[in-house]
Amino acid sequence: MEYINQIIQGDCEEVLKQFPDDSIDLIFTSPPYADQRKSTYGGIKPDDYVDWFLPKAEQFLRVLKPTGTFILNIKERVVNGERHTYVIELILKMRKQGWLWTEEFMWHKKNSYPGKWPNRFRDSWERLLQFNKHKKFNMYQDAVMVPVGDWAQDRLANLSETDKIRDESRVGSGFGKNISNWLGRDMVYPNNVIHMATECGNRNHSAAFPVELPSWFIKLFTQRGDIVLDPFIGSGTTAVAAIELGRNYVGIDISDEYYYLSHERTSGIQMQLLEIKSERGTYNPNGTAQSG
Amino acid sequence: MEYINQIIQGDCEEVLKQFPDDSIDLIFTSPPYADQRKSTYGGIKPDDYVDWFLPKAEQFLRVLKPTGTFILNIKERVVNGERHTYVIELILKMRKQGWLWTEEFMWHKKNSYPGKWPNRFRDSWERLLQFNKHKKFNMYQDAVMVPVGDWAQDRLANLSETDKIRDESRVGSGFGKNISNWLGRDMVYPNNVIHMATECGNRNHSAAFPVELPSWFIKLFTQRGDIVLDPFIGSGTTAVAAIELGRNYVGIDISDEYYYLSHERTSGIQMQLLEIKSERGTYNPNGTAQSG
DNA sequence: GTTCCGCATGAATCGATAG
DNA sequence: ACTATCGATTCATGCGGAA
Repeated sequence: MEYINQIIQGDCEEVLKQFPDDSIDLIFTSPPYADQRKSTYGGIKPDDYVDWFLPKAEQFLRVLKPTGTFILNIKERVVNGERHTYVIELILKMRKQGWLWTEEFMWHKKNSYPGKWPNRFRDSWERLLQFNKHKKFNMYQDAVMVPVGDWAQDRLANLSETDKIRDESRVGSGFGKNISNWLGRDMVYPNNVIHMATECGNRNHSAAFPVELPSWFIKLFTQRGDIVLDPFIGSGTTAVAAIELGRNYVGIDISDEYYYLSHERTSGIQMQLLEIKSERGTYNPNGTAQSG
Repeated sequence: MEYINQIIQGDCEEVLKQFPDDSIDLIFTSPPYADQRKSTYGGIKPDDYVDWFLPKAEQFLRVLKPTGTFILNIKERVVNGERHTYVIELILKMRKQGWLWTEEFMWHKKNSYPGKWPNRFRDSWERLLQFNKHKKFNMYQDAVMVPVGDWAQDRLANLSETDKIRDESRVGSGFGKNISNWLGRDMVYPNNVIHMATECGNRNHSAAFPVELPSWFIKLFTQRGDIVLDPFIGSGTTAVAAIELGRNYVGIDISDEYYYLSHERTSGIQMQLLEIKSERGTYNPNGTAQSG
């Protein structure tokens, strides 16, 4: 399994054909959205989107473990004043491929793109479609419990990237800084609505989604040592989340620009973790209640 | 037009056949959800749901004005561990009927029904599908503006406790009380995510939506004097919202129990408004910037 | 060392203009 | 007529510099 913890450059459909069946625990990805403009990266026309995606989904289905989960972050574009139907058509076609459409999580993007139009408001949510191979799949609900009330989510949002990594390694709860504040509070299970802001301030890399988004699903659907695949890795955010949580990752991207960027980011993160390790003796990133 | 401001008992498909073309400004409804158990009110089996709904949708399309809007509150059930596909199939079929699928709003239900399952979290959101007859339709965006985020939050922090309690709509949708009276300026347009709690305290009827939900769409898509139709009026919430905002309503329900309940509610509301009118001289329920 | 304010920056969409 | 490009519109966020 020499592809483990690598960023691979290429078309995920072709690259994955080299992978064995039933070998991935979680696929988390945010493929390029349909776009009218041909020239841009990933510019697939809305009408062609389903046919473009389906053969890739077939490979995802093959390499996923029977207990694994596929989370697809996607949103339909407006075409001629209407929401295009490629996403819901994709759901129907993927079910015919053999996927189970288990759930649809909602990502509420508080800082959505601004703008004003005579006939619509700003689009502030995206779909996180959950697909599975079988009705029984691995789910570690305790790993994503939250305190009663939502005061803590605001806290977390204000931390820097390095702070989060350090504290992740220190307390091993997956919740980040100031874990003492969380102790003694009543914890409850979350629901299927996820509130997170998009990442907009980062100079070096512009990620479409915040690292907390893959983190949440990685904690929910995998344990330490499991393998997380992102076939459209982009700037590497999914891999960063996996590394921080002590999971193995596989990232694929067709763009060499994104390949180098994600490669650089994952290397950087791994360096930071090594430094923490040498500082503190043992490094024990965790995210679940299980002991490694 | 003797059906104006009436609750009508009957199957909306049949009742609406008596209505003229192009006569309704807004259709807002939350039809009975698909249900496995036939015995319950509105228990349509998920597999039969699309065929059950489509002929009704055809009547909706006929009676709606060309500038009008149809808002459909719906959510798919879980069947055999999967989200059923009747909602997305309905969207595709309604487009073939001639509807435009303009937008999908998200209703985030803050206090969703409690419960715990091994393979899913609580369902805390519902779809509000917007359909139109034409690309150009009436939309009064100014009627639903909300206080700007940072500005309002800083001010809110300095308010007294009682003032804070009065503010029900801080999170972003502008539903609660007269926020505009004391925040005044710095209003922004909302987005397509609606935060609202479900109605919990109602004893007579089952889990319904809060009156703020139809209110928001009535303000957004109609002016005073326009006609709002709810073909599955249930306990009458849509009619109550229309009356409060000075719009005309038409309510239809097949259940005589709901017929009497909604009839009673609308009569009560109208009595209250008459009393207010006589007390204050003129009654001017607001919601839009337009003068009636 | 905090807090505060200013500023650039987005998974966007519409309508007009140009080929 | 049909498609490609461009400007205008708009607001939550996180960063950096200043008080």
